[in-house]
Amino acid sequence: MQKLKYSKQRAYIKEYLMQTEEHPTADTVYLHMRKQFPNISLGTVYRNLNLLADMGEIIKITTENGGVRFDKVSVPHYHVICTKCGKVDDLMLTQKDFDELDKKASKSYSGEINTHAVVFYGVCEDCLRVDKSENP
Amino acid sequence: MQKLKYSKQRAYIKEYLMQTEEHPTADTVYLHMRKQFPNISLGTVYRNLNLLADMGEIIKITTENGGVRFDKVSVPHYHVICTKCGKVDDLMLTQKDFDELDKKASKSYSGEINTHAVVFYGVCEDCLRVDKSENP
DNA sequence: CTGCTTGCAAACAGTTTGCAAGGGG
DNA sequence: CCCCTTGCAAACTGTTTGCAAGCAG
Repeated sequence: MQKLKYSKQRAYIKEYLMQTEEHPTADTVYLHMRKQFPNISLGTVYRNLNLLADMGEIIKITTENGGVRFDKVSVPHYHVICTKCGKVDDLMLTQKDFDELDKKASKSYSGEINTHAVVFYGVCEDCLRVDKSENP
Repeated sequence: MQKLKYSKQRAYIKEYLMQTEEHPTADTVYLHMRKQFPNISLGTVYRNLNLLADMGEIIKITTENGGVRFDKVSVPHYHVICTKCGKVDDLMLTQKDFDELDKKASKSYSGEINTHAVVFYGVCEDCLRVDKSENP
């Protein structure tokens, strides 16, 4: 592992991710960065997002429809992807539920289970509301 | 929804997926198809995999490292991705475990939960064996 | 100074799409 | 016959990479 040198860009990317409640795509991060660093390049954004993810300082979320999204590290939690609008919401379950799933899985698997990711699919509150007003 | 016309290619793609225990990528399917249809094009493979997935006759699995893989439809089950070799294994849990997770999630989410996908990360039996022989 | 980091542009991988020719209903 | 499906190649999207210049240590 190489040692990392400080960079304004990387610091700001991390700061943005830590502070936002969204789960932005690389492109969203890029757009946001340009407000502060008008000349920043997409390549730099990708490089830093990957560096931060490798260091475990942020999380990569791979969604079904292809896109990758990024999230701050925090309490273990799951994600709900809205099948209407694609938004990613957080969903908290207890640590117990979390561990239990790995334990159950280990019992029926011949290899070793280290962790897991759960993605729920559903319809977010906002889209539910729209649905209702369109088909009353 | 348009009506589908029979095609040898699509039938064979489905047959292959139904019968294999692997979770092939689009490219793997393509390579396999060429044995039977030497002139088949990648485009056709993609078109048919997507058609089959849209009709719900096969399943798309999105893995972390970017690739999409395909699986036959069968009893609800989960997947284990080996972090060493990238292989995707099946993992059976009970229907009860399956439903329970959605129910738990619904309780702490404001929208609607329809289904979920769980991906476990671990090390498959084969890689465990290699690990052991390299670091005894 | 040294070499990690940047902006830029070109390269890439995986997937989709427009088109004319082919074939099922 | 009609129009869905195919093979082919080009287009696209999201991501990575090579390079020379810039800047932190």
